[in-house]
Amino acid sequence: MTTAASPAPIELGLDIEKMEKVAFILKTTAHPTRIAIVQLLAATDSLSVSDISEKLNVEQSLLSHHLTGMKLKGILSSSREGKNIYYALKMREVIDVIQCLAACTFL
Amino acid sequence: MTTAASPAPIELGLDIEKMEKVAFILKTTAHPTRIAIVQLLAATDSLSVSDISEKLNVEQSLLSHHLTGMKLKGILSSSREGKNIYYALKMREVIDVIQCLAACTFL
DNA sequence: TGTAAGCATGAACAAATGTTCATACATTTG
DNA sequence: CAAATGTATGAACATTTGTTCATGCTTACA
Repeated sequence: MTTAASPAPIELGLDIEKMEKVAFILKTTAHPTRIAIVQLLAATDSLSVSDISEKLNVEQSLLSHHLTGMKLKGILSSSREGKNIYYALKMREVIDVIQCLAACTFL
Repeated sequence: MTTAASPAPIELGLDIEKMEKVAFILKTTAHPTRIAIVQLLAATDSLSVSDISEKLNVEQSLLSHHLTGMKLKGILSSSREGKNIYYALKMREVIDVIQCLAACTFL
């Protein structure tokens, strides 16, 4: 069973470096609040911090930490507009990832 | 912009509970070694701990911790066969999730 | 210019994760 | 049954995340 002694190099879809990057993205997204943020921005295009704070019922400072983190990691983008700062989903691929799992029957 | 005062409840694809479950799966997968494990088992169907240990070059104990954790969380399954214990990918959806991100151009 | 609204930031702490090491358990074989 | 192989487990520790709180920065507006 399991082809005893395979001499050929293992055939993986991803090399080490890519795995680390994928892990990085997954980690950055793996949190209920952050998933909610992605979902929200996937549907709304762009929202201010206070918008998100209200809709998600998350305190300003904590939310800000999440948002700046996600921005730093390339998942979100932001732009100021008067007093407000609007966040948008930059890495839209994460939507698919979430949808992917959301479609699972066992959830 | 951003539809000032929407009175209707926010339309999200996932409810709180599902988000937590998705986050749970993502978290469980978000680690280079574990992603490698998934990739490996996605291609090979079933491997013993020592097989995986060699192929991934991860020390036995550490690998075991990862494996039992992933099993506990429903991602892998295992079955003994003599001295060996073979692990297999149970929640195959995670493959799609990883492929999904792996396809990203920016990785 | 001063005051308020909207966000960011940094320190401090709590909790979850990752890792190592030693050791225990199960199975096979002599 | 004793020894060897393959794997699990638990304690201890290091590191990373998550959270809170106080405070600072920026823009608008009186």
